[in-house]
Amino acid sequence: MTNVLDTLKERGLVKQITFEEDLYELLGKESVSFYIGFDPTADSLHVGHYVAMMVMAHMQRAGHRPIALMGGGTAMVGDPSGKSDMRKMLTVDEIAANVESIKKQFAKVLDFSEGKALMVNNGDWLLEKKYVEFLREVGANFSVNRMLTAECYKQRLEKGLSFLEFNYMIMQAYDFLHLNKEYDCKLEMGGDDQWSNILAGADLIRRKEQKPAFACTFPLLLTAQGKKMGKTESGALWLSPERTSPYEFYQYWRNVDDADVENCLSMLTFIPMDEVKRLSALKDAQINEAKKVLAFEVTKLVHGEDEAKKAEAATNALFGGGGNMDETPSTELTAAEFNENAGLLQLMVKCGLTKSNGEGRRLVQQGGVRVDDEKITDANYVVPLPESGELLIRKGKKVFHRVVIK
RNA sequence: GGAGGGGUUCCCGAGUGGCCAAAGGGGGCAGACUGUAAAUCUGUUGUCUACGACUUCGAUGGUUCAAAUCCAUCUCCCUCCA
Repeated sequence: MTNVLDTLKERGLVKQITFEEDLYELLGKESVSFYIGFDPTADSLHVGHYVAMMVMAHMQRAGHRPIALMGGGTAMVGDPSGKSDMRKMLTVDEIAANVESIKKQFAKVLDFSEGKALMVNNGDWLLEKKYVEFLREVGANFSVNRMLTAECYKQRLEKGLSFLEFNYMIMQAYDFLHLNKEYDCKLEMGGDDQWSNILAGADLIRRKEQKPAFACTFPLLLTAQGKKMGKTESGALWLSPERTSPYEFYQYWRNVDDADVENCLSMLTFIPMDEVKRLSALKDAQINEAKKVLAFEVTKLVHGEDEAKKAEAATNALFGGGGNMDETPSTELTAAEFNENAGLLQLMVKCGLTKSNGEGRRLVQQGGVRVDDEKITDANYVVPLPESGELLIRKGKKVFHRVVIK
């Protein structure tokens, strides 16, 4: 049986490791409990977290036990890593609600049956902790001098770092220690931006418990341009269908840069590596085949096979011509509602295609709008009530929207 | 606590009495070219019942024919000193 570390490395899911040889050996001989922390700062996870979920899934398939840690306690503080500004503080209620909705998303990728994976919330042990007790127990083991040299604080030292945030690292380190005692958790994984926080925890265990503890990070999902992946005009690319529809999600991956195809296939899907290599080696227009596979596979993992098929069908109908349009994003209007908003500009706003009439006006004047495949250039165009009961508005080349009369 | 500097449109950043809906860049959107890619070029980027009108420059009041620009108070941020 292959060592999971080899699998992860092969797929580009390893960035830095401590005591690599020891860890390799450990993972090869026993089932290891490991954890990854997620801060519940929103009610849904996004693509950044998805990489972490894939890592956990690979580990679980190899027989190890993932612990998904919800940062109900640490979210109260806010991680300064990679942020140039201080985060907004969330209320206790907001955090609790976020934890609830995120839990469901994990179940899609991980198997929680029979204790094969655990989910814990660090609020359970951090929030009731006494300050002085904590300082004596944990704080004594940290050197401020060393903490300040950590990469994650460096840029913040120039812009300002509050004492609140400075404590984040210590709290996260304590989490690892706690899980080590409670669940024999020996490894903490995370995005590479978490490296210093993770090290702090592993060091703490080694120092206080005299036991081995490991850290392993995976690279952040970046585009070939070095930008964070998963940004859309409306913000992040979310995993919940309420925030990002499966169709939109599918389209995102269908449209990635050629240069990013290989990375995405290996990091975000379970497709065997030789197939990944074959697909990403395709040239010119052919690489679109690889993008179709990528989009389908990722959508399937996140939203399920049915939704992936629907998204694919909608795409074929729109871009391939003909076919079933049922899955195209749409808005239902009564005939009365339609007549009230029959002006093309109003109709587009009603469908969420544009934010204002002004935006729509520009779009129309620049030739970016088609109604039922007919280019409209008159901003005052009034759309006639369609006899067929529906019509298709197209904004630019890629955005399609159906209007259905109830 | 003391001294100084600052909050401008999605972001960065010009503007210090009328010519300012506000330079420039980034980002976004659209057009051309393409492969639903990238790069490039062009246009556009406050709102509206749109050749005109209305609302914006941290907040509230004031001076003025006229304020993003001047004054007062408040508020938030940054730097230096303690």
